[in-house]
Amino acid sequence: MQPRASGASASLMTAVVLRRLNALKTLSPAQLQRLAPLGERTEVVAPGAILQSEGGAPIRPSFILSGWACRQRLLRDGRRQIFSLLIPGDALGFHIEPRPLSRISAVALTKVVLASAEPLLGASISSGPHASAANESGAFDEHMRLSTCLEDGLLLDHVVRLGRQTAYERTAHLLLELHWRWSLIGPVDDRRFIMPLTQEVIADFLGLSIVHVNRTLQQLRREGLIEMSGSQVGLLDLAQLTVIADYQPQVLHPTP
Amino acid sequence: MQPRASGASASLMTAVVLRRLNALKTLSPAQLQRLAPLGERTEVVAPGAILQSEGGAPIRPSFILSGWACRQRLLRDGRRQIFSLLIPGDALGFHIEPRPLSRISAVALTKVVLASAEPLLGASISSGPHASAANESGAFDEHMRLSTCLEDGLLLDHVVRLGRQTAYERTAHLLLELHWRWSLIGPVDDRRFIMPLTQEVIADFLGLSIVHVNRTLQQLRREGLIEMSGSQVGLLDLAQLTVIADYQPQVLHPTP
DNA sequence: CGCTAGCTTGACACAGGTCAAAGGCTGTGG
DNA sequence: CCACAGCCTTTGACCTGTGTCAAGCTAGCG
Repeated sequence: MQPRASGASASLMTAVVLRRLNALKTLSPAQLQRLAPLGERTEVVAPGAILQSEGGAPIRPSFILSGWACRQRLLRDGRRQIFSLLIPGDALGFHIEPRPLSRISAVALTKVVLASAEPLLGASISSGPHASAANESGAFDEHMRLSTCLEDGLLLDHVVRLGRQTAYERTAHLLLELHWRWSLIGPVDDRRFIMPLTQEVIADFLGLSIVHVNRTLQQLRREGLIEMSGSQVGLLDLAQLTVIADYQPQVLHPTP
Repeated sequence: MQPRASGASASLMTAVVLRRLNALKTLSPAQLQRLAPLGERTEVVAPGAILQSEGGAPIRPSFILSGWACRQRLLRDGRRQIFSLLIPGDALGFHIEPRPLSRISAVALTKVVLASAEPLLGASISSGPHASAANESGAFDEHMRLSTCLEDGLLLDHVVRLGRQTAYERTAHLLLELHWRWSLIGPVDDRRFIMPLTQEVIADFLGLSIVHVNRTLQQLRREGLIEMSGSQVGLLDLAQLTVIADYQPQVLHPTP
């Protein structure tokens, strides 16, 4: 799946997290320094593994260094709805407050490498009389707040997709969203990126059947809008896809 | 719409807010006292009025004393998706942090009476050295946090509804949700409550067409599961509706 | 008392689901 | 190095849930 993901050095993989945090809000030198030990404590999780179950113990705060995961809920009869797709750079287990989305069950979709986020939490917790000083010197409250807002914003887009868009529009929208998110964690090479998702996962995310996802992707390919080979996707006509999906990238709210 | 809503005294209407807050977390005597002046500054809004537009100025913190509103987004071509329905007792305009859902456009669906929530904010804002004392004496941070969590939880249910449930299931689910929320703000008399929504609004909430909402409601009536007359709904078979909708009421997380 | 907004109905179209089977890949073990 | 197993993708045939269009109907309201 991830080409030589396991071979990549930890520092190379943590770069993803740095870029992601930096995209939300510029990292200060002090913060960069605090992030140095990030790749030291990592954990590898097998595909299909449950990172967190609904109502169960929350996962420890961590970042995805590589691999994909999702948040999901199952209906009694086995139908599954995926709420969000988690890609490298995304955070998991930050329960700043027990917001419902972060208590939903989370599952690894591929092999996932997690980095513990302990180094970031130190400062946030010690919010004593020197709280503001701690902030200056490297706390990440604001970054995690923005990250939460981003995820919530994506969830709102998801509601619109599911409620008011056709399969064709939904699929285009999803691809644009992933393309945009991918651009947060690194330059996207020629509008191509890796999407190691089975059509079943895409179906459970977009509220469609597997077969119909297959046909919709084919249609997009046939029309020259996208290109797929293996788990690599290429968006050949961003402009038209954007029109089809009525896509508007998330706005990252800076603090007023 | 609301039977003699305009005739009800302000104190009678604010009782709804008290019950709602109290349902989330028991109100202390000090807090009750702080809430006394709640009905003093009210504002009446006409149906269809825009309470807040997406990306526009946020509405001042307030509670709905009577009437219904919704949060929604429009697509370029006019399609509408409603994210949440707001009923009496619900809060609006509490941007504890700029969470995306509270920046979405909000619209009055009926005549709405709002009560300014200024009295509650006083304490929250003055979070100086005596912050904890202020908390004791009447701040409502915890209540508003729980309220936010509740709304987010409902949004997650909404995603499942839209993505993985049939029209029939969605409709049953919505009715159960409203029934449950109604029970937070007062005893529900014989499983009957007021739902002053046009079928168009229900359609835009559930991601269906008006015509299909109409037929689905008829089916539920024909099968003796619900009863409707005017804007009053009666749930005749809670147990079966719950099975049909795979409904599980929200869990209100107390603070650990 | 006519108008308008909302509800209801019927006929029909079509997006999307279901079922079933045939092809790829890829990894694994003989 | 081949063969098998398992998972994914792809295809075709067919079905059905839901949308669309269009026309009455009802009832509150000016």
